[in-house]
Amino acid sequence: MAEKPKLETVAKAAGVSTATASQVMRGTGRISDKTRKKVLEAARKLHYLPDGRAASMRSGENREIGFAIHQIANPFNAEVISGVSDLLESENYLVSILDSRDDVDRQRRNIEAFIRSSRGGLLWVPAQDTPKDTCDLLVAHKIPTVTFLRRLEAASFDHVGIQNTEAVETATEHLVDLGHRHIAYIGGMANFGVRRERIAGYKRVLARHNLCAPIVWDSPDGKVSGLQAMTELREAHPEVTAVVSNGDMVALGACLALQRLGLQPGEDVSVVGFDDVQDAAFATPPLTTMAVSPYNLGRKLARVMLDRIREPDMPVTVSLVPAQHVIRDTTGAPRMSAVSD
Amino acid sequence: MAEKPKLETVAKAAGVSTATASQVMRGTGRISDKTRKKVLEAARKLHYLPDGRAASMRSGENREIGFAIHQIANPFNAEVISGVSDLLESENYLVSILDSRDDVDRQRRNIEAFIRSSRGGLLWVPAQDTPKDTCDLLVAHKIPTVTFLRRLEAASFDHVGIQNTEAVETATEHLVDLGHRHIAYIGGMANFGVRRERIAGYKRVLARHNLCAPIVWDSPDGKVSGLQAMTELREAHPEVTAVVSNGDMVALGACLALQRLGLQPGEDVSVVGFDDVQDAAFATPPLTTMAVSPYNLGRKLARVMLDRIREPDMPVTVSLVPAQHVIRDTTGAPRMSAVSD
DNA sequence: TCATAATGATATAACGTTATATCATATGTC
DNA sequence: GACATATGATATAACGTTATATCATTATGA
Repeated sequence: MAEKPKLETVAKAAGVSTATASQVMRGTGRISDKTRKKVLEAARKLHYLPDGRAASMRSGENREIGFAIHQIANPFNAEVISGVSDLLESENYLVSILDSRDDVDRQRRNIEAFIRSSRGGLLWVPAQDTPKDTCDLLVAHKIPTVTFLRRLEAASFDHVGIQNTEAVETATEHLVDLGHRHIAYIGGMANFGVRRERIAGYKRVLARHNLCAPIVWDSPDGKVSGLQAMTELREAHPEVTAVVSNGDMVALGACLALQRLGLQPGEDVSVVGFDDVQDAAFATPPLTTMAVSPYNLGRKLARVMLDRIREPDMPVTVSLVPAQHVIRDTTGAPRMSAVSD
Repeated sequence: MAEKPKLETVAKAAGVSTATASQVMRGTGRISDKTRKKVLEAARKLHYLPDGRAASMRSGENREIGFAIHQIANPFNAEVISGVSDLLESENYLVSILDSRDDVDRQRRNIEAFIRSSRGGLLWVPAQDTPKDTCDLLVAHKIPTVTFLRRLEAASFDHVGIQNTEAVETATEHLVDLGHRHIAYIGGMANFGVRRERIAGYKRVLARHNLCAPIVWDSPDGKVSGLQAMTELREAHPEVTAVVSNGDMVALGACLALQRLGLQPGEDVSVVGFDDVQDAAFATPPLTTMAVSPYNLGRKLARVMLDRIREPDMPVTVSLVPAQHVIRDTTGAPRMSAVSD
């Protein structure tokens, strides 16, 4: 087995200088067809691939983008990643994913290692309670950074997100239109970013219609947590006839809980989700939800990163895309007995 | 905003040479406490992080591991990634994930870019129909490589996988014990690797008991596909009373299909899955399945990589871990009317 | 024909680290 | 006090590329 080939190996095999070989590999400079062929042939034979570390160090370019995310086992995020990769790969970037699992220490380690490796840019869903010094690190090292979904106040990075407040307003308003008067909000933990925005939309509608005091029920993400949360909520607030959920998985869990209690989602209690994950349409009954296209969101995110790389001094941009109301079977008018307030 | 700090910047600020600064940063050599403190203080103030490209190029070390995987939006794989990361991070490695989406071209691009960036090693679930030259590339560049789940015949890499044949034998044998005589296999596409091994186990049991000819029903992964596959299978082979599934998601979809047809999983038709994803235990009815602990599998995988890095000339290892039979409610004795063959 | 320009190839110096060898100075021994 | 040894710091040459400047040729124009 031969030694790992370097440019010099290729150059020698082709009988040219490394400078020439380099130019051929990158398609720059003035090179005759004859030598070009010789070099390419030698490179092919030797399985030569340039060493990105050396190239990047010398040229100052780096076509690798990192995507630091809080959760990868999540169909929504996976679709986002597909959108990001498709666009960036078409521009010859490599996307690699860093999984922080919403842990600020792991995130810190990941980001430090990321900076050390001097990649081209960072797409970032910040972990909950991300401290300011993690941001400072990125700023100090001038890493092109675009935050996604969760906006940070500590630093001014480009941002791509969802119109959360408006979306939940739409969802809640729809429940009010159907005649619901006791509407609760379930799912999510703590008053962090995305959830705060969504709850703001929920509260705004309640206030606008002079409805009951807001009922907000915490719960981690996931179907099982949703099941538990709904069961508890039902116990504590039997008067509630409609539930706005922080995410589809929790909403699906909530539907499951209702069914176990002998209630029919969409008839006895209405449930509306957020995201429109694949399961939402295939659940029984199919889930009403606020849909955003994660794939397109991913492409948008990638586009912003490319713009930032091309124009480092461009003013910071914030793009918030709207969600669409998808009405399926888990929302309906409340039963008569419950309408009276 | 200061320029991006390099070792020289730190050294100057601390009033020492770059050689000294370098030694302090890495904790090597003989350095007095006084200068050590000076240097560390300067580094802290400047937000200094060493440039991994330069360090790695000079030292020949690289503490970044890539994990090229075919599917990230998959709770099983996500758990594997957690196991891998936890172990490798405890040894100061950074894990980054490359998503091939089971596309050999994307995989090829990813791996080429990976090699160019000269990272430390590659954990790899090869895409279906991975061509030999992709393997050759890794071999030619001497990248420490460990394949996972899907074993390649084209090259001899270290491998960590599951005892697929044995596991499906156990599952099928259990159905036979319950009295089933017409057992089908559903899920998975094409006769590739993992699935071939599993089907081998299924067929072996049928042959051992002189049962009906094997019925193998293709279907992509996912709940929706499973629903469709089961519906079709039921149409084509109404005599089937038990189904061995290539994965839990397909199995869950199959249960859904049965329920839509007015049949009770575990009573009218038995279903057994594979993986034991989180949903399996919480489905109605809870799914019988073959469980492997993805987290531990991930740790095992990481362990093999560390061994390979430490001992590059170690003979190739293949580790196959057993799956555990988790009997829940989707398997049971067939109804009397169906027992007669 | 001579000057000028275009063409094709190359020598060389960076990029930011780390490994090695080297060099002062301080400490210890007899 | 002379010599050996330990301690602390440094100069320097790599690592594998690419950007820049340079240098022969060959082609072009008047």
